[in-house]
Amino acid sequence: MNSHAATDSWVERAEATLSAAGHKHGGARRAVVELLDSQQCALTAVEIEDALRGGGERRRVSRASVYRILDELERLRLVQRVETGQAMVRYERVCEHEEHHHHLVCDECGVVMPFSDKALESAIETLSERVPLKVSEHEIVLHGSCQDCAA
Amino acid sequence: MNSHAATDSWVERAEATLSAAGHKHGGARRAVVELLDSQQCALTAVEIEDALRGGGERRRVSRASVYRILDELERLRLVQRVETGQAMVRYERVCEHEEHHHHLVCDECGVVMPFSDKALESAIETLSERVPLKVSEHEIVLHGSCQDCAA
DNA sequence: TTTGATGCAAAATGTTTGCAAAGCT
DNA sequence: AGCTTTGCAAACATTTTGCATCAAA
Repeated sequence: MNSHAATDSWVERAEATLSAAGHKHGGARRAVVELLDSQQCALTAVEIEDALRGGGERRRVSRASVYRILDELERLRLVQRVETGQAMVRYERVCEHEEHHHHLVCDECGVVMPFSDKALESAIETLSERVPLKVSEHEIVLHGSCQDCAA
Repeated sequence: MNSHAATDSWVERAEATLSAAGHKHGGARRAVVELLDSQQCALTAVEIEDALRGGGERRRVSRASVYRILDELERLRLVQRVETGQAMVRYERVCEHEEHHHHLVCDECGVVMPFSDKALESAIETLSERVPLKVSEHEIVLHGSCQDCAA
């Protein structure tokens, strides 16, 4: 159901990290974690709520809980915020073994796509050292028109 | 009062662009434009409102007008939004002749600083061509701790 | 049984809009 | 005069919080 090897899946790391932080294993949080793990890119709180209401093996989770859970996951660095310049903040899982990626946003239809680029990452690494900030994270968003909208 | 030569100041370009777009020269908009021109980095709507309320040769501008003015300036590409991951969106003037810059955000005290980097810009230019988006803008934000907070 | 997790409703926050009065040209 | 601009207050949308209940350990 997801593309990760069982031995280092993000879900497992998330559950372990949550336990270590003194959390119980609640159903709502498990549902959110599993949903995030199945996604290729960032979701908003409302998208998460809607996806979970959808049914299947998923359970409904209240909006407030979605926000609380995302907040805690972010504090534990299991998810990261993605600011796309749209109304709502997006969240996606942080995978240690995967290639770090950034986002393309179509300002016309709102679609968000991931991309990654080695040269960009090294430029960031290099400049991070000469800047008056102890850099812990970086976020890059390219805006424009997607192929459908530009056509 | 600002660092630009009179002949190509951002204020003048802004006024001209606004006129060309069929706008009258209202006092509130002029005050916002002049304030933005005097800034080195991005401000929030509330910061703009507060700065203008401050007094001096400045006039008070209502919050709604600040948002409306910023919205129009953004549409005309005279200002750009800066998403810092803080609660409020920030806005700053777009200068054609100045070096394009990006932002450093201290997640502890919230201070926002500009930086620029040639290697980074060329990496962005290069990758913009191989990505499934007709890229019109890009935004880069580095998060971390500023020198005061890290100390 | 004790403590954290959750849902609901209300509140807080940032932004937008409707409308009437005022300002440009 | 005829249009845009502005301020005010109300509406809106997203996110957060208070509190009672429920569930995990």
